[in-house]
Amino acid sequence: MNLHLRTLKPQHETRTRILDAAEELFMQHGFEGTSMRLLTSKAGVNLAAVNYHFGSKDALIEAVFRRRLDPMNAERIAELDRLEKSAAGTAPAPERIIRAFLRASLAMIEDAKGGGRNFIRLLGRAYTEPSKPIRALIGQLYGPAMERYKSAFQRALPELAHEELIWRMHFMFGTLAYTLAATDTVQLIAGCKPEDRYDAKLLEERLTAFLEAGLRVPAKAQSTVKKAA
Amino acid sequence: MNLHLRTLKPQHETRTRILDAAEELFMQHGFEGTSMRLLTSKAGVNLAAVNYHFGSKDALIEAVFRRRLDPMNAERIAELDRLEKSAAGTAPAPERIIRAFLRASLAMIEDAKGGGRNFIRLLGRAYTEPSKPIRALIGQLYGPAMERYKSAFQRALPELAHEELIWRMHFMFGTLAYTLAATDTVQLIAGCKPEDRYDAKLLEERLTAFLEAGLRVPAKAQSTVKKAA
DNA sequence: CTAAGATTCAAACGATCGTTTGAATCCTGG
DNA sequence: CCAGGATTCAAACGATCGTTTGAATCTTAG
Repeated sequence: MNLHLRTLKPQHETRTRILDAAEELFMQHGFEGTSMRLLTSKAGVNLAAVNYHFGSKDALIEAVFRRRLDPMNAERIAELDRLEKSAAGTAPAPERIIRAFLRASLAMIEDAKGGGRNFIRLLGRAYTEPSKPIRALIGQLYGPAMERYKSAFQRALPELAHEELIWRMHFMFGTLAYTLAATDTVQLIAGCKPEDRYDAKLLEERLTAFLEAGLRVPAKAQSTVKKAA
Repeated sequence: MNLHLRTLKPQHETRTRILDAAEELFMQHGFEGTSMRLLTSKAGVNLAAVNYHFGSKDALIEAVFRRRLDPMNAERIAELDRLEKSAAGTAPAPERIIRAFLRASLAMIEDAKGGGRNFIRLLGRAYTEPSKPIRALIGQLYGPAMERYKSAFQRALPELAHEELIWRMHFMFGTLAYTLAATDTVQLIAGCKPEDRYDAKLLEERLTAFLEAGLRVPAKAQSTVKKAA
C-alpha cells in the first residue's frame, strides 16, 4: 500500500503552485486583472489546470481566501480563549483583546518570504471589493471570530452602548485593513519613504496605542447620540 | 477656431452623462469590471463617445477622480485656512483639525441623490487599488492637502514624534477610507443591519471622538520607538 | 444659405478573456 | 506486469474586451 510514501508530495503540488501564484498576482493586479494564462504561466502549470483542480476562476479565488483565512481566524479565536482562560472570570483589559486580535494579522506580515505578506495585503483589499460574492465570503469567514471579539469587548467596555461599540469595532477593523493593505500609501502622507521593511512589533505597539485610545474614549454627548429614531 | 461661444448646455452634456454613469458603475463593478458597452449604454451615449471625449478608458477614470477630488481637497484646505485664521496664531485644537478634515468627505455622503455618495465609496476603494497609475493619481491629488494638515497636526501635537504622527495620520486616513467605502460591511461585525441611511452628523461625532483619542494618546515606550532617524 | 468643424453613429477590428475538449501521459493498485 | 483512473497537455471554442474607422448628422460662423 504505502510502499511509496512520496505519493503525497506531488498529489497536491499543482494546487499549491496555483494558489501561491494566485495569491501574488491577485495582489499585484487584482482579481479581474489577473488572467488565467498569466497565472498558470507563473505557476508553471498548464492553462487547464485551474479549471481541472478548482472548477473555475471564482472557485480559485475562494480557495485562496479559505486557505489562509480559516486557520487565521481559528488562531484569533484560540488567542482569545487563552486570554479569557488566564483572566479567570474577570474581563480582560481592552488592550489585551486588541493585541490578541492584531496578532494573527501581524504574524503574517513577518512571513516575508512566504506568501503571508501578500495575502494580508490582498485581504485588505477584499473588504472593499466590488464583487458581492467575495465580500460575502469574507464576511462569512470572519463571522465567528467577530462574534467572539464583540462580546469580549462588550464585557471589557460595559459602559459603551452596543451600537457605539459596533461602530468602533468597524473603525478598528478599517484601520487595520487599510494599514495592511495600503502599505506603500504611507509615503503619500509624508515624503517619507516606506524605509525599512515592516517592523511588526513596532507596528503592533503603534496600532494598539491608537486603537485602545479610540475604543476606550467616552462617547460624546451619549444622550443625544442614543436618541436617533 | 475653438474660441466660439457656443451654447453651454449641450456642449458638455455627453461628458457629464458619461462621468455620472462611470461614477456609479465603477463603484458597483470596479474599473475592470465595467465595460465601455455597459457604461455608454447606461449613459445613453454612443459606444465611441468615451474615446472621443476622453481618449481612453484610463483617461476617463482619471477624469472621474479629478472632477470631485479637486474641489474636495480645495475645500479641505480652505476649511483649514479658515480655522487657522480664526485661531490667530495659536494652534487649533486637534479636534477642530479633524473635523475640518472630515467635513468635505461627510458632506458628500449627504449628497444622497447626487453622485457624491457613490464617489466617496469609490474613493475609499481607490486607495487599495491594484493599479499603480490610479494610486499615483490619488496621491498626487491629495498631496497638497495632506502637507497642510500634517503641519497643522504637528503644531497641535508638538509632543508627538514626526514618524509617530505620520503613522497616526495613516491610521486616521484608513479609518475614514474604510468607514466610507465598506458601508455595508458594518453588519458583518454585528448582525446589525445598515438600518437607517447614513446620519452624517452622528457619524462625524463618532469618528471625531475615536480619531481624536487615538491621535492624542501618548506614544508608548517613546524611547524605544524613536530609535534612529 | 453654405461651408466647415464638432459630434454622433453603426460596424468592425484585433486582442484577450475563461472555459472546454479529447488525446497523451503519468501514477498506482492488483 | 498490466489495466484504469488521475493528471497534464496543446488546441480550440465562443464571448467580450477597448479601440478605431469612415460616413452621417448636427451646430454654428460668415
